[in-house]
Amino acid sequence: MSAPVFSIAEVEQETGLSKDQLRVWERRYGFPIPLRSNQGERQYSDEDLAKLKVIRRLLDKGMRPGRIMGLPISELQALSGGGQSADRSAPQDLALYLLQTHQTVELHKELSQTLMRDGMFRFITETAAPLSALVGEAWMRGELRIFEEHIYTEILQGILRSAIAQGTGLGGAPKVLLTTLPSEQHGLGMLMAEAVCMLEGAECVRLGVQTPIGDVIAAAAAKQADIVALSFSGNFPANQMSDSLSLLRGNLPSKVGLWCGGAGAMRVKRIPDGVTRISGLHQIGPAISEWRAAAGEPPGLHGG
Amino acid sequence: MSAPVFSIAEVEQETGLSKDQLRVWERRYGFPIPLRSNQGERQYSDEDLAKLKVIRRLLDKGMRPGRIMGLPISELQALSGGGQSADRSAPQDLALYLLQTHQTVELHKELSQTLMRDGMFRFITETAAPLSALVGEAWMRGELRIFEEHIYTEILQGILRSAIAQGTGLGGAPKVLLTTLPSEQHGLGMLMAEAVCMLEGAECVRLGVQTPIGDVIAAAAAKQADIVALSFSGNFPANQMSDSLSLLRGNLPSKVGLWCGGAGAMRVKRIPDGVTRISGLHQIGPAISEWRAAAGEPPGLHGG
DNA sequence: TCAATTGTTTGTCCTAGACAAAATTGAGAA
DNA sequence: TTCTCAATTTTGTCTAGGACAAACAATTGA
Repeated sequence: MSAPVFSIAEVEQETGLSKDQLRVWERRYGFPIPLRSNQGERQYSDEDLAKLKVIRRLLDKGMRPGRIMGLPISELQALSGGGQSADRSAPQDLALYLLQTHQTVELHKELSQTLMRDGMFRFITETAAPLSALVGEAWMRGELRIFEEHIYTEILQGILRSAIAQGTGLGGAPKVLLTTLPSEQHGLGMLMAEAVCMLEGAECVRLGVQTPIGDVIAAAAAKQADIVALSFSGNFPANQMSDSLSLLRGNLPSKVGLWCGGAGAMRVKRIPDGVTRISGLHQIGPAISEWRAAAGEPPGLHGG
Repeated sequence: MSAPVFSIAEVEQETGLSKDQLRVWERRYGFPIPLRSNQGERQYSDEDLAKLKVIRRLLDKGMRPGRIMGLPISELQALSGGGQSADRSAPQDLALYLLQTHQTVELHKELSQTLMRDGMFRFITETAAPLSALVGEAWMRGELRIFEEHIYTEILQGILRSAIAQGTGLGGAPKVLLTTLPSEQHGLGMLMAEAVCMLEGAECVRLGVQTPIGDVIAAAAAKQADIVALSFSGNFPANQMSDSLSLLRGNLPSKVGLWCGGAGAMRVKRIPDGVTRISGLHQIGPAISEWRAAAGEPPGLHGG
């Protein structure tokens, strides 16, 4: 019975850390120092892999390699679980509990019923959005595995999509084009934004996730969009954001609005001129009303 | 006005060829030899990228680098386009036309009506799957922009998901867990497979795309899955596939089946022992029947 | 004709150095 | 004190060849 070993390629795959990163960490920080095969190839252990996964989480949270690399795994885990947020309400706790105990059918039912009871807008702002944040935090703390987050995403996506599908084709001006940029693969925020836009009577075109900037521009022209709306999750690289937004703003016709929202959009200090920052789902309605006023459109029936 | 240049990381991302591969090709075959930046970094041109994409396709078809690397792009394209598939039927041409002219509402209507008329199984095997292949090819040939492919994906995804949602919770054995591995972000194949599994009376758990191998294993245990089914699209790195499947097979209980399907799964010559290759959507039904026979389960009502 | 052996091709790993972008620190001004 | 700007450190990704094993092609022998 031999302990399992992992090649550098496997570790890259499992942790998302690049081979270069793993090699240079070994040189600089003295961790991880794997055994070597007869051919001199690195053989990482189970423990290496476990520790690297925690480290990866901490890096995503903003810690820096040099600070945490020397700590024992117990301390890393303590750091990882440190910042418990205390403002959790009961229904969200129930949802998280259902997810953790893999009662997915019940979770689906629970969420669907909440949608029925509260209506779409309340469901999204009071249940879906906070719960998604909670799920993200729980994953960060290591209380939730990635596959559990995936299951959650699938369930909520299903509910949102079928709700959205019922209202498709009914909207009028403005025409909003929704997508995320290439390094952003989380589409839940975009779906929630679309649902809210739809409720406000706007027409939506969803491009899916990870659309290259050139294609966003082309799509805006082809679809004659009035507004391009981008969704940024919390771990979108902050520096890339300003650059991408500037580039996009420079290449879009000036009469086309450019909106950005999501946790990632809130983190950066300043956003480029000509870009509107939507600081939350509640901001979407006013922003659309404002656009309509500026465009001389009559306010939608939903406007307040 | 300067011509666009691509870094080695961008070329890796765009073509799926590894950085090592690009560097060693330059050394061995003298192509591609990109310009260098002031810091000596490789700057690939538009033409390099285009040629590399064709080469990538030819490699996938079984050609070897040494043979084709020296040829001019015109000849490469001749080699590549030689086997133009001619079995396009009128409705698929119509769908592609609607997509290219951005008549998305009409496309949605057309697809929905086809689903109604033909039923789910025929819709998937005769419309959705061939059309998706067609869209992929058209994108490869540059006839379709990425955002148009994204729109297509969103529309079909919406139709499939709402169809699937109606049958959720009705299935029995076997329990099938569907997902894709981290370098695979195309989820349409997985959705089509899920729909067919559902029609066969199986219970499905969808994990979404890009699940790390460790999490696939954990999910299979947590969900007590009978079968883990992975979907691989045409541009999944071929070498990575065997490794990943072996790793997965080694860490899953032997009583849990491991299936793989999709264009990517057909490309590799040999798949590891203990892994079942599903050579098409039509194979799913027989495979499930076979599983039921082996497990001593009664055949489903749909079986036959 | 088929199986076994030999040679060639090809992808990935290795080391170790360099550099720029990002994050941090420190100094000086409002 | 708080803010801004410059200097410094940290960190990721690039570079160059060399090495080797697995996959493939060609050759030999039965």
